[in-house]
Amino acid sequence: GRRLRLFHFLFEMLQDPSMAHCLSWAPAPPGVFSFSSRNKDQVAALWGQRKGNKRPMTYQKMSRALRNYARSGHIFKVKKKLTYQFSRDTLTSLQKGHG
DNA sequence: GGCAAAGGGAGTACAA
DNA sequence: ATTGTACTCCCTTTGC
Repeated sequence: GRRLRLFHFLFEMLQDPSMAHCLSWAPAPPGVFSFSSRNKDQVAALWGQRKGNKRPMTYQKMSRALRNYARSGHIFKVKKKLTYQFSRDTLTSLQKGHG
């Protein structure tokens, strides 16, 4: 069975226009996205629900996982507040997986 | 000084 | 049952 990964879930949310109040792509460069300061916990809560967690997920806990992605090379933090960037390879493979 | 955001060590859940 | 991965939890530090 294939397990859902956080970076995949975030990519899904970024493709959904109804989630734009929570997180959205930056105009440029490609792969850069940022969370809304007001609604960042909403996307985190959805992530926790999707995983079937018993306790609610928060942005604080979710962002720890995002920091781990710097080690694996999936996503990097950028200097801007609440802003991250998918690596080029990760972005490419995510775009393949979703038509 | 106070809050939101970022950083990181240690523990947990799950699948192989 | 063991083990490695991918988070999850909570405390500390930073920056505005």
